[in-house]
Amino acid sequence: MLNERKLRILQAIIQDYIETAAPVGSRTLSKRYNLGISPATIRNEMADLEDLGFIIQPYTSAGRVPSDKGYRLYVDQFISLKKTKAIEQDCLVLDLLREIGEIEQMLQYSSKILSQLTNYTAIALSPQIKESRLRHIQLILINSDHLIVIIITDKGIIKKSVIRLDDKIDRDSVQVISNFLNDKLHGLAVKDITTELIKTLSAEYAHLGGLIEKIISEIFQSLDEINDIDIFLDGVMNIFNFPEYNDVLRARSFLELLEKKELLSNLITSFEDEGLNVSIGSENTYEEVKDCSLVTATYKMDDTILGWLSIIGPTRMDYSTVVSVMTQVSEFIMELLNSKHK
Amino acid sequence: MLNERKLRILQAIIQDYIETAAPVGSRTLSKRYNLGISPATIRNEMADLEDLGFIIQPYTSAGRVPSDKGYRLYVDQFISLKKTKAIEQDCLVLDLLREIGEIEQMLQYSSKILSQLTNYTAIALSPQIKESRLRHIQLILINSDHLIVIIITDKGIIKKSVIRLDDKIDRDSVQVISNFLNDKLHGLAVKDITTELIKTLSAEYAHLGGLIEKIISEIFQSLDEINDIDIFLDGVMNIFNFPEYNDVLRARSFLELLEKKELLSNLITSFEDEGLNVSIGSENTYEEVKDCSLVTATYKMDDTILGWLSIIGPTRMDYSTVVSVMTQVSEFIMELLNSKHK
DNA sequence: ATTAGCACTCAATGACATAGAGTGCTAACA
DNA sequence: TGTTAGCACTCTATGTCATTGAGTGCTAAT
Repeated sequence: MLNERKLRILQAIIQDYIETAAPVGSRTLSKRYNLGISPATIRNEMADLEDLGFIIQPYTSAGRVPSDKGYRLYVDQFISLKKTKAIEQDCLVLDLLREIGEIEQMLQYSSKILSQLTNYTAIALSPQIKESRLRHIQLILINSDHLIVIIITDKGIIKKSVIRLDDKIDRDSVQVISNFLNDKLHGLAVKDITTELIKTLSAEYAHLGGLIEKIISEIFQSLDEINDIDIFLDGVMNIFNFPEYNDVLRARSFLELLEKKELLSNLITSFEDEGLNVSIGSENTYEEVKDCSLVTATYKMDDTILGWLSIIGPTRMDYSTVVSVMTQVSEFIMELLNSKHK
Repeated sequence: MLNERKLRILQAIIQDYIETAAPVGSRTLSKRYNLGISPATIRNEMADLEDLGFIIQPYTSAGRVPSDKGYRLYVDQFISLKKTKAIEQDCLVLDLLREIGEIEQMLQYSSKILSQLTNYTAIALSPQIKESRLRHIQLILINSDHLIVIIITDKGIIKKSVIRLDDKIDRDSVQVISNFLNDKLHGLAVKDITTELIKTLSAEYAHLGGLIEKIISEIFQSLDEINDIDIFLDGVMNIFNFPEYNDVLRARSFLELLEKKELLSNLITSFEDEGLNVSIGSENTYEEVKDCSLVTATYKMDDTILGWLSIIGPTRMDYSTVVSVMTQVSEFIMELLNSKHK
């Protein structure tokens, strides 16, 4: 497709542009990288690279800037899976993760690590609670008409919610309901706990009386209201370090994007590949992210995807570092998760 | 201090500036507000107002801009406690609050309402957990070496945390510990549950064996690690609607301020006044907020302050609306809190 | 005490020239 | 035939300068 030399030049352009954020000219290129050819020759090759769509000239007589297609080639050719630059001293940082019991905290901390190591914005998605199976449901009576419901799933997610009851209830009834629910719902996927199920069940527990039936229905309702996926962000303000976001409008739209939890979650969960996924600018489906790149990894347990880790930043991203950091962090997380639950 | 006319002019300047964000000139003033005097007279008065430090001329031959001192006078003179502009149709919005059981959700939703009604950024601080008293502590065994600890305080705060145990434990021991803890700690302020207390207690429960002692110590430790105050933000990106934040640097430093949870919490908890507090620009102690204003209200139960609600924005803030909305929302919240816990 | 009139100030705006980085093309060269 | 030096050309960025206009302060008249 491209001869060795063109590839080398493209690589140099991209590396330089990633570093400097300024259009790269032929003279700069020949001075900084010993390509062994003159600026004039480089110019000819650059003209070809532009024809092929790998680089773009912002205006006549300016240097060249990589296109999304260019980045794509660069990532495919030069990044691959070679784990360069192991994060050594930072393993100390990772070790702190070991101490964390809750998966939510772990994800929050992971995204902190990711953003600190890469200087971009990190996103972590929790496992989908509705896809997980109920391991335990606990009811705690706070006072005669308030109940805390705690749900623990097989994937280690813990959710609590408070229910205000229309009717008073005593401790014994709570115990009855608690036993009943654990008995009937244990092992069920949360998404399968529907109003239809309630009806089926209600036949069986009719003997427990109408009050209890009512309370169970309230519990179901609160189940339905919890977030399916929690999103953890860190390093949001990192974008201000990049000149592409010196424009208030761009900064604003980036930051507003990060507030659209649903969009983010749809975007990121669409990367279901094995291992790592790099998605560059216009390759993204959503308009809001067409000038951003994402490097996304899944974390799994027993070969099923639990959740996602992602780095988002400008298309002028240091893909090499990000891919390397992401690979290592996500592998570490997975190791941790799987060792915990054995 | 100031004659009626000067006051009236100052008011007009501030109102105009709040609306337009542009320095206000004498001609504009005489045209837009029927002050009954000519621009020349206004100019003389404005010169006086400037000498007194209530308004500032950004440069010779520009219009006038209110100073922090000017805003202060304006707020003291014209805002007071007259509840203008009741949020009527929005009471529907408030009604949604009634449905929320958990205080955390309630605060999150309150800050959403506040930011939507005012178009500024809203902050809500949860009650300080360490100042509250333990009402109930619940232990849930997930598996043989993971324990969930749930704490419920008298102020309705619920916190959970997961503890990984170094040693295995069975259900019966958990029950023993649970009973023991509830027995000994019920009614104690969380801040008083210290390592010293552990030692005192350990003498009493020595008969329960070393394992249990160890576990209790782990529980204490996890108590110590929870956040004392949770901070809920909403409407963060609202600042982009104000021309003062069209400058990337200012926008950045504002947004970064909002990430400094500790600073925010110290700043806001310092307003312990009865009712509402308006803090304007340079009146704030922290450097980071010297070009912002805050309108802060406390919410209480039985005459003790539980937490805070606050609106933060540029000193050119629509104090009138903000104070009005804040008064109403905070009163609503308090009503709600106190009715729930009766 | 108020106001009309006027000279003055200064930011904002736009027109214009200049500098400089970089290109594409041509012709010479190995 | 591929490579390169040389050169004219392009276009942004930067700086200068004049113009405009909103607004002021001062003075003198009312």
